[in-house]
Amino acid sequence: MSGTRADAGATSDAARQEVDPLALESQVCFAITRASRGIVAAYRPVLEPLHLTHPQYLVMLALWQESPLSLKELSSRLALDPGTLSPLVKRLESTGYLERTRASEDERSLAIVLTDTGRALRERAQAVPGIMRERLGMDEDDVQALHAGMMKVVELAARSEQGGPAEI
Amino acid sequence: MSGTRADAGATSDAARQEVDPLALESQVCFAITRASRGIVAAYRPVLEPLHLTHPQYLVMLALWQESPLSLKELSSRLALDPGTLSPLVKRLESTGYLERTRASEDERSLAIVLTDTGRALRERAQAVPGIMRERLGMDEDDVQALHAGMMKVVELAARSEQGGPAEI
DNA sequence: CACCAATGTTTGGTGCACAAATCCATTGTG
DNA sequence: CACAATGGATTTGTGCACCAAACATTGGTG
Repeated sequence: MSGTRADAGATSDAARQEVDPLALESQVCFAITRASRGIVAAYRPVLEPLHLTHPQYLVMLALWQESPLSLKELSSRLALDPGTLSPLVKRLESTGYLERTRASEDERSLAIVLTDTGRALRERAQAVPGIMRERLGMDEDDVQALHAGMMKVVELAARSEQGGPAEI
Repeated sequence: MSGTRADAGATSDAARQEVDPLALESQVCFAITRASRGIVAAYRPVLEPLHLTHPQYLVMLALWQESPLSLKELSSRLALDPGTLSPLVKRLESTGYLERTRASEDERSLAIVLTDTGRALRERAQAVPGIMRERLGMDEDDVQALHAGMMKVVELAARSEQGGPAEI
């Protein structure tokens, strides 16, 4: 790492004149989607013994923090479409980690609650973050820095939501 | 039981003792998938006038760099499964940006070539990187730094591919 | 009380993404 | 030449992910 931007001064004119702005390798969007797919792929063998996919793991994390959750609340915490979560939660129900009941005070909304099995799974899941840090070869500080950077990107992307269809 | 690994060395002891390692908000994997989805979402309104989805845009970038490409080559450059690309490329053919012919010297492999329309699209696409930088409010250095960080994550994730199913 | 708007969930449609199985042209090897 | 083995592409199956439309329950309001 260690920024080599020593002689950053004035864009080092000649240096970057040949760069194609449409070059695939230089696209941040490509790098970030690859990184995301790579991380999810790295989780796969670790989550597999728990019978969880990565998005399912995130749902379980949310439920371990607070258990009766509505679909809407879950959707907002995970920043995922309700239409995405609905079948996903059903799959988690069919593997036995949660139950989908209706909230007594408002029959419109779901009350998604952990089963005993789902609650018990948390013990085994405790090991996941450590295993992943080790597998990826990151220390606590790397994790912190990466997390901060990603949250900044999330922020930027969210802020840019306003812009309607661009005219090109 | 002995889990809590005490106040290990330089972990700023008291400061982070209450942190739940399974807290959703602290998961890097969550941050990175959110960031990725956010970025792709930010591209959507910009690519829509070009009738391209984000993965399709990446395919076009690859083809603008080198035009007759086989599916295998494309798959390796984009780090995407051939099974993912096959239908995607067909969709790009049906929108008229490319043609899928067979390589004359080896009838097994595809020769994916740009059509005139596909080649012409590059002109309009020139504007995309600038528009996106502006929409996201990033300057050239931000982009460089983010790109470098993501490539490092790609690297780490790729390196960790070895590890078989973890036993938890 | 009946109707209407708001809220939460579900459904349908399109498009990734990966893994495994299949198909087919090519390239050995006997 | 015949016949395996290989290698590239496609298909199939499962599971996200988003959008828009349909649906149902609530909660007003005339």
